[in-house]
Amino acid sequence: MTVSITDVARAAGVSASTVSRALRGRPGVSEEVRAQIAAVAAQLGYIASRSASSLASGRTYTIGVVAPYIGRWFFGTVLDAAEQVFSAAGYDVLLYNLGSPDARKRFFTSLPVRKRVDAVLSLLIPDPAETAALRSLGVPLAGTVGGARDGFTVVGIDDRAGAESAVRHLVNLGHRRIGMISGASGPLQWTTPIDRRQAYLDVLAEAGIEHDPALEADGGYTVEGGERAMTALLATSRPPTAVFAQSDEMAMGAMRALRRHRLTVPDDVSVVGFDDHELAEVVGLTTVSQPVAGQGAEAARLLLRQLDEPDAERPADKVRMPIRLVLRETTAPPNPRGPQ
Amino acid sequence: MTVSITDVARAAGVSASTVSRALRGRPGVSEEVRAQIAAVAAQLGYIASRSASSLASGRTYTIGVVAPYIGRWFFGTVLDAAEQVFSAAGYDVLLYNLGSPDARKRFFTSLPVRKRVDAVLSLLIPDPAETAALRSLGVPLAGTVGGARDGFTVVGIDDRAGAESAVRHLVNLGHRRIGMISGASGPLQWTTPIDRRQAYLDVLAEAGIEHDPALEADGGYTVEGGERAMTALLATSRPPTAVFAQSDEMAMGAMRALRRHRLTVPDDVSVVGFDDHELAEVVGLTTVSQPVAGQGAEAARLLLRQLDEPDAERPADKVRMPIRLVLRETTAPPNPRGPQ
DNA sequence: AAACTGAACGCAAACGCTTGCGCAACAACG
DNA sequence: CGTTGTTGCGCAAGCGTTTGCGTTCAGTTT
Repeated sequence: MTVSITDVARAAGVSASTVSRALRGRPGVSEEVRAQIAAVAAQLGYIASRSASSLASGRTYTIGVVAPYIGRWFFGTVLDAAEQVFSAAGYDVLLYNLGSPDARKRFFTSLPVRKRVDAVLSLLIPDPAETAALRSLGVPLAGTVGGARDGFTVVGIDDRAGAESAVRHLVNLGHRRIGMISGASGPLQWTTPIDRRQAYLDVLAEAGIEHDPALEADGGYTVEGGERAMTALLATSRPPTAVFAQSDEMAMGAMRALRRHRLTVPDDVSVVGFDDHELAEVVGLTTVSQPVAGQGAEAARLLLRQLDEPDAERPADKVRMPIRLVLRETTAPPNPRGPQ
Repeated sequence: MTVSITDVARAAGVSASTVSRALRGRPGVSEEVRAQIAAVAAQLGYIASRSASSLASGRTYTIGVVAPYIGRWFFGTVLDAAEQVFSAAGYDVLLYNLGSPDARKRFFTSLPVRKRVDAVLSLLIPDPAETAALRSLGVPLAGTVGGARDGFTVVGIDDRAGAESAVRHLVNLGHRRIGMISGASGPLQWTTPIDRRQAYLDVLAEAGIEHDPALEADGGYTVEGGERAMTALLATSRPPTAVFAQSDEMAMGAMRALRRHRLTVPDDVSVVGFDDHELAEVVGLTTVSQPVAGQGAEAARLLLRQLDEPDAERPADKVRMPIRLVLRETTAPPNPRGPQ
């Protein structure tokens, strides 16, 4: 049916071993024979069977990527960038979309990547048991987003610094009542919400502003959650004049809530987000920009490097990408008349 | 190192063949032996090698998914849904992100999925040569989005009907100067822009409105393109009082352009989009909603069905998902004073 | 009681490649 | 002109499964 390596060997008048070596650029084949084999292979349309070659060699030329919600902008963008790097290097990517808890459980118990991948890139934070499962694969591991894990090369950003710049911006504009829309950390050691919150507290303290727990609300990192959180903040006795949302999605939800309350941004309330979502510019959202695609690409590159030089020293187990506060139209000095 | 099928066989006191049959639920194994083997396998942590089993059986239990920009909301969402269906059915997915032309060329020339997948789902429209390449794989094929292709099971929506409902809505509101922001079809037989445009023309004609070519602008299906297109429309001698954007991204770009021109939506200009992007609700965009995730899931299901019953008659080569006009806040009757 | 069933299981041959090793052939050396 | 290297290539043994076929054995049939 399909042409196999022995077909090529026969047609080229050599042995299968020579074809194998020739096509993969291994030494032990003269240049002329190599060229001849390449020509024959091309003419026959020969493509090596991956299963056979990985069975024989142990190498799969495949990377496993596990990610939570790939439909969401952040993860989709990271995945997109990582995939480009992998495929440019000749690797295929096996995608595991672990958004739902049972998909996640299914993955970690049956571990379908075993013996199928040369490395895995994780876009989610595995818990200790999951980490152990991944490590048991015996392949290089890398991840994006915060949360240091043993055996992982992780690339992320300085969440503290980013959040500090956002909150400090609000302080510098003269705001004193600054709310925060955060996301619970949940059961996992996903440190981002914690770090961003700490930065918020630090900046308030450094500005001599007393922290008011009533100004914090949980937005669960979704648009709807952000809307609910903002609504809750507006219902307090003294609503904030500015809010720092830990993600752009939540910021957009907050803006929606404000609009529903007939409040204008930034005249009544300033809003600053985090991420620099592709649509942040569209809605004029001031936010702290992080290189999302950049993180995916960088993590992918680091993984490939580990594959190329397995015993090379790993200089940085944790690389931090730059962040930058992007000023747009949703922040302004507090309105002297106060909200509404 | 890792435990193989012979290890399990030895531990269970049976042959490897029996282990293989037992674990895969094949007949020819008594229930007690099967249970015993299952227990031993679980206890040893045995997981069959995919490469070996697919080499031997020809089955890979893997689906290839080729998609253009997986970072974009639409494709990310489709992919997300499809992946869930596949993985729930025990299939892995090999992802090929073919956004850039050379990634695309690379894919279709080296065809890395050959002998690696049991089926392929295409989220892009392959040109004739690419279609031939895919067909040469000899596996079931399915695709989303319009464009009928031989050998493909395709699921999509009725673009004409959707666009008609959007434009008709504007007409019913009383608009007579209705612009359209479209996207060029490009070299591929991507019929969506064509269909949506035809619907626009049809509705205008049916309403007795003369078509003005100056009211059409190309937005390339991106936010920036939509902004440029709207800017161009506003620069004409008689700007439209309403615009139909062929995608929500372009609609958002248009809204941004309008805001920059200090025009308000919908008082000065009405805007209606297409897709029901996850953020359409956030910006209050009136749009025609299509089941994006639904299309991905449905295409995946149809593919699995073909895999299960290879020679079943395929009742519908082309399935159409329902659409629905969602009224929000960006459309209103024309302002009697006219724009600006 | 002989012959015939299935059912349950083992044997061994694929599947298509990779790779350590061996063996020519030939060049370069003392 | 023997020796020692190189270089280029073929042999054959895997890699871990699946599966067609053969064997055994308990349980029907005549």
